[in-house]
Amino acid sequence: MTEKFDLNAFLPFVLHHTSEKVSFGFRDIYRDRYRMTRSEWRVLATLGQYGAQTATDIGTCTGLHKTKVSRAVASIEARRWLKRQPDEKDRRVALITLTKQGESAFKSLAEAGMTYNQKVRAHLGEQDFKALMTLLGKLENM
Amino acid sequence: MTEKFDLNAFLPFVLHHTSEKVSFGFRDIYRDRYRMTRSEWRVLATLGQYGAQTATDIGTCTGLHKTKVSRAVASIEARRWLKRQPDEKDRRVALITLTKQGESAFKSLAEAGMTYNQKVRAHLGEQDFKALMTLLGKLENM
DNA sequence: TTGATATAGTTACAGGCGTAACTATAATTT
DNA sequence: AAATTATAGTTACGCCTGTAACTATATCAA
Repeated sequence: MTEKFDLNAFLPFVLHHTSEKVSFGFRDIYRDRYRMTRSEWRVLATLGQYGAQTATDIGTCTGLHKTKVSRAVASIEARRWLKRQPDEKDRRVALITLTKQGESAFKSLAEAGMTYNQKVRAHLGEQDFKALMTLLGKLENM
Repeated sequence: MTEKFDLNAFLPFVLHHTSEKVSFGFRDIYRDRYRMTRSEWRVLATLGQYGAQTATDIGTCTGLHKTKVSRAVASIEARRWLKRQPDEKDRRVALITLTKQGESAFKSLAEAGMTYNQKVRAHLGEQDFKALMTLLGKLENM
């Protein structure tokens, strides 16, 4: 028997669709508030959350390709939200740290992010939210 | 009490991350096989699934912005996978139909798509797959 | 030690994308 | 009927992105 193809039962489509919808709700915030791109927001977020990191570390935490990280870091550096400390031992590497301004932007967006996340959480209900996270995790290590 | 921001509990991030992973698994197929973009694949898919449609209809089914639809349609037309029949009644509109070649490409990709979807489904298990679809649906109408 | 290989990060180029402006046609209002 | 407004679809422009090539430094092997 040959099943018929159905876009609305096709996970890559449905998942991407929902993901965009959820992402855009928050993107509006960091875009309107600071004119940031998604990569920039992610870099800011990891630096804020984990503290000083190398570019490679940031890539690992965010899942961003190193060119995206490179450009995002350069762009955030241009607003003076971060500084690079060259590593004495390995001069290919630099440790990246948020400045006061960077910290403050992070705090502002992290606050908004938690509020947004909470909104979604409330919409789904605690149980379903947890279930969703678990299912996504299961997909992650496929 | 002030909760700390955690990227890995932040749904927009997690969802997008998983979505990319799942999408890319299939993208490799239509990209390597036909050098298609995601928009093009979506347009092909709706045309294959629903038959003749206007550009606006395609946008509705796929969630693609009209400029994306326009460009994707033009690009697919260039490979002679679709034809446009101008509407006699309303000359702003054209009905878009797949050619034989378009149909055959659709069949090939739909086949691969169903196989891929099945693989994901098997990984999650039938129950979890259904649960995930339901949860995504719930997010959709937020 | 020197030559080969690996790694950190940047840059160049081409292509896709979003926004807004545009063309053409249709529908509505006056 | 003429003027206004709405709709279908395309195009222009600048920005973001992916790929690959590149620079600089470090590591490994002979």
